[in-house]
Amino acid sequence: MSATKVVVIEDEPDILELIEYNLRREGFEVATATSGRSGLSVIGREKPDIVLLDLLLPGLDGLDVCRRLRAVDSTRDLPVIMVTARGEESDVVLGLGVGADDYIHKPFSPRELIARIRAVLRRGGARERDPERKIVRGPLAIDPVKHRIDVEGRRLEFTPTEFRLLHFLASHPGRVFTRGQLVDRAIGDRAVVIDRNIDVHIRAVRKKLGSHRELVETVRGIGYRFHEDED
Amino acid sequence: MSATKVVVIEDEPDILELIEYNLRREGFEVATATSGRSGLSVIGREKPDIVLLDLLLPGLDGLDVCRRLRAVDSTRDLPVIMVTARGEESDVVLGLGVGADDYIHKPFSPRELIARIRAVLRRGGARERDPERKIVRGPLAIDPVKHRIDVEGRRLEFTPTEFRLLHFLASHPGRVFTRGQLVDRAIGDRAVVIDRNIDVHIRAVRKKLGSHRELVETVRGIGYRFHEDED
DNA sequence: AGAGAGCGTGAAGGGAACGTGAAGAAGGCG
DNA sequence: CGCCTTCTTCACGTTCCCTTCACGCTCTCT
Repeated sequence: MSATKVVVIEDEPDILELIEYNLRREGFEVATATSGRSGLSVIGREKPDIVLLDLLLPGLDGLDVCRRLRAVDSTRDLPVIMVTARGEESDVVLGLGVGADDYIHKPFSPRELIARIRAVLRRGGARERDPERKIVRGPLAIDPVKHRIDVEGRRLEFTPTEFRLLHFLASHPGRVFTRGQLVDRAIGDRAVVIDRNIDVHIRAVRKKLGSHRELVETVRGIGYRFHEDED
Repeated sequence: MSATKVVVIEDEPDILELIEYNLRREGFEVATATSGRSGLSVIGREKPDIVLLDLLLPGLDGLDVCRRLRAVDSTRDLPVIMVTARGEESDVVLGLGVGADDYIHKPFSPRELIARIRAVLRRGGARERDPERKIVRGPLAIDPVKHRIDVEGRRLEFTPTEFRLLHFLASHPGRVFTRGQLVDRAIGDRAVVIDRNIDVHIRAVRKKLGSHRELVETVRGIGYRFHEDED
């Protein structure tokens, strides 16, 4: 199997060089771009396994690039990690909203960056597309067909919304979702709903999970995430 | 043993040709249709082993076709793989589908498609149900041939619709079905029927089951389910 | 340390989903 | 044609769930 190929789109030369150096040292193939528009063409040419995308770019910014990637079949499932300046949490929310898979704040350590990349790639490989498939995560077993959730073999009762919420989160362990995304997935396109409504449902789910409530993690300022096993 | 026969219903000629080419290369026999209505007649004529069904079709869409297949004895157990565009995913998750055996999202790789087909056929072989076979679930004994249902050895009288409903539910213990699915399976594709009609039939069945009425469980927000023994 | 934002928690109102009774519609059979 | 069984629809009552809000705590930034 050939090396994993990464495209890095970043307009500050120093940071770009730093990232490139560290990725190569870890055995990744790297191609780079310094603007959104050139980034898209590099992606088209190189067909990378994953993209590192700075949010602040001249011309097309990171959000635009991400949107365009998601709009085209050939890059729809291409994993994207966006790089943001610290404190720009609202940007993170926007980025997740347009389909980014993960985010990392500047300044970051090379080790952290590598870990994120590997985590996202691992998830992507195990990406599950069959909505009727059973999901097993640690002590949790979800059977969508039977509409049943077991924790350590014991059956638990969930309301419809709680069920959809937990099922969706558990389908994408380690991935952060904003409240808005969770509303779309678990509640649907009904009347406009206050985002914080999700908090209440999360609470109900955690309560029923009892000692395993930590499976559902809070990401302060962003949203919620299902626990991902480290290995 | 002759080759496995696949009917592909897909309205985009390019995609249809792509699928057909790949299936033939893998040794499948292929018949095609480009609309829901013609698809049904092709299925009737070809008697395939499995159907690939696009969700978006002119006239009768994929859901309609699937419903009709499920409403007729001769195609009730015919495996169906639904092909959906991305973004329709949530519909599938929320709606539990209409009885498709698997889903595949566009764009998909030929290899993935072949794998899905083989997986469904393998499952289907193991899941094959003889519609004339007696079913015994706890105190309940159903004989489809004699059209008889006994509870604890005592014979009960059911109307035709009640019989089909209970027989179908008991054939898939633990599995949840929406009202729409139950209408398709127990009532057929007659005139459009209000979904909540099912509630009334469920009530009649429960009444006749007497103390065993709990065999038919309500899954709030979804539909109904036949009780499954814990293990 | 203080201020402000983000989140957890408890409780209450409104509303959706289901059960139930009954009556009209459809079809079969004499 | 008329009776009977069965299917379907509707209205109403009840239960449970969803949603909202207020308050207090925790965390973060200055």
